[in-house]
Amino acid sequence: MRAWRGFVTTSPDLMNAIERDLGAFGLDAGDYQLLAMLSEAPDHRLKMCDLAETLRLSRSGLTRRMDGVVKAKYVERIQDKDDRRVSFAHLTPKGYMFLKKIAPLHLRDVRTRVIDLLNDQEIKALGSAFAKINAGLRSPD
Amino acid sequence: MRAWRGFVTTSPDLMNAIERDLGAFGLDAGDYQLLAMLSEAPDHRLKMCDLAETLRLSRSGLTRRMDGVVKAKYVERIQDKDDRRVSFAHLTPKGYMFLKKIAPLHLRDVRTRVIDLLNDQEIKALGSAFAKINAGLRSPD
DNA sequence: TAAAGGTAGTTGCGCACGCAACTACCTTGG
DNA sequence: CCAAGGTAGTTGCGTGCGCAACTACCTTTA
Repeated sequence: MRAWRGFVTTSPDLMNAIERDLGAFGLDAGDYQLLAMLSEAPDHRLKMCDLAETLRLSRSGLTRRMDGVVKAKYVERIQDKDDRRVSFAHLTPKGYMFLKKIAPLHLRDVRTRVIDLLNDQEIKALGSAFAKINAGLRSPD
Repeated sequence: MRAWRGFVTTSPDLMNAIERDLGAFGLDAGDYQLLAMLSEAPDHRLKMCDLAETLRLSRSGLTRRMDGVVKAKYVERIQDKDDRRVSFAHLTPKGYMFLKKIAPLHLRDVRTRVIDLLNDQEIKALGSAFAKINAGLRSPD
């Protein structure tokens, strides 16, 4: 119960702090996650649909979020030739360069705010705990 | 790093699931937290100001959230006699009865989605991890 | 005690999001 | 082959939130 309380109260604070850290580089957590997901995808591109799911966004939410990073020239929309319903989000070279620059700074912030404060046992427990919770969310529902 | 990934991806899903669970009882997570904080406060009342802080809301956010639970007659606004700037949020008997009814159901959901999936060691680690992270967020900033 | 500054709560505004409806486009079954 | 139904992305609308400005009210200081 103490663990749950800690989670409920601390995780918004933590997310806000991380968001503030990212704000210093001119973007928010949602945009960072978007760029990060694309940078890890083959060819630096993903179907809008799949991207929305990995980002925990609705399709409409992703459409709007894309508007921002597209206008910033970090990402471009590409139509699929075979299935003309689908679009891809494609990380531009500019977007990739930008992410390469800020990712280490972001990871440093994550480390100082989280990882460095915990011992190995706590980190391992966190990893396995979230894996189990995630599995629980997907199986029975 | 796996722990961080798990946290970032799983905690929104978990919160959404808990929120859906609460939705079955006709309220959202924010309202539940508000009622829960009041129910634990002496006299079932808290200064708006303090309540906003514990709920991780801005003052304006709390004002608007209060509108909802006040209209539902779960909470009432009370003016302080000594300092006429301050208002208290006060849990009504109706609000208290309502919370008493749904709290066990909510806690059951939390248990099945989180606690029951983890072993003692993981739960303890979660508790201490969030305590440390929380301390880190408050001390240096 | 009057002026300056701080604090509590509310309101105007803008933003990000989800839902539902819409369009455009496959896909499947008769 | 064509109609019925499903899927991808966008748009209209409503909601919840934070920030900044505002009002009302202490509090401090000279």
